[in-house]
Amino acid sequence: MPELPEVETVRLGLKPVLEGRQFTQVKTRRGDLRVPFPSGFETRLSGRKVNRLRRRAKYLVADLDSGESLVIHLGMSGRMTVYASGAGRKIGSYVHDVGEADAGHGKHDHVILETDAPAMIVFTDHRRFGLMILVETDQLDSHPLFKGLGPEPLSDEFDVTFLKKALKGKKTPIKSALLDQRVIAGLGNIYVCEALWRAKISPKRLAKRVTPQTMAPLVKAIKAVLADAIKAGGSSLRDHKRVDGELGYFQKSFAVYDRAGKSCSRKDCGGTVKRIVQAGRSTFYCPTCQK
DNA sequence: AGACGTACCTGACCGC
DNA sequence: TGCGGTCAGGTACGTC
Repeated sequence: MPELPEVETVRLGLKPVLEGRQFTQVKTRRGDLRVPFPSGFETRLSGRKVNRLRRRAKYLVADLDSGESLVIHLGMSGRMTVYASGAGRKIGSYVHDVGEADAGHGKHDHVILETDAPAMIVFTDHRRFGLMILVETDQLDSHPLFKGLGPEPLSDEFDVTFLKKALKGKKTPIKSALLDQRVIAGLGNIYVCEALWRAKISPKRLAKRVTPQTMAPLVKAIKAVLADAIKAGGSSLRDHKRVDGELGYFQKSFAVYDRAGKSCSRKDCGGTVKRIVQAGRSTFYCPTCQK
């Protein structure tokens, strides 16, 4: 599922039940995800208050009042669902496909986080490529997961000057370069394809051969596609849902992703979207207008 | 150093 | 109905 816009959608959904709230109970239902849970995971979280919930790249980071941060990655199939819980259990309407009594008991519900919002947050991840770890907050930047990350694409730091420098001399195709989290953090397969289409750049073009004239359109396209997708609540293909169970709808706005054989979305182009494989991953693009 | 293939895991879908 | 093959939004690691 989750690239930057999906993770940001989850962050915005979790914020009201996490920020300024306390974990009342934490339960893991297996010993590991992609990596083992840290020792004492449940007790180190229980009773702790969340000062802030932020996002870095595709990671959610909850800063705790203990000096540690809970770091969450959703992998390919991770999902967070918020259920009303606590006295009365009356909050709002349940839009989920599971009854209240069954919430958190699905085969792939791996972590249950209860807060005094009151709310129950269920982490579901059938492929288990996600992770949850605890890191000292003041050591986050030097942690191996974070150390090499490139800039946030929506920040001012990510601009034409930066991108020119980052792509200089790179012999890898621009598609692969933009997927590299060390170059720019948060893009994934969908939004790289969509941004390259918006900027009319072929995914096969070598990074160092992206022309100076197309740098500005590319930076603009990346920022715009991410902003548009966040506004739409992300893209729901298989696993991604908002924390209230509703679907994101940016997939309805895909210009090329998963559209092989269909006509190019660009007015007057007349081309046909093609699927190729690069570095083992599907790339969708229009050979007619992307050069 | 950097680029590539492969592994991790489960489920959905397609053709036979 | 079943079986094998392929594919999936990500990242880490070994190898050249």
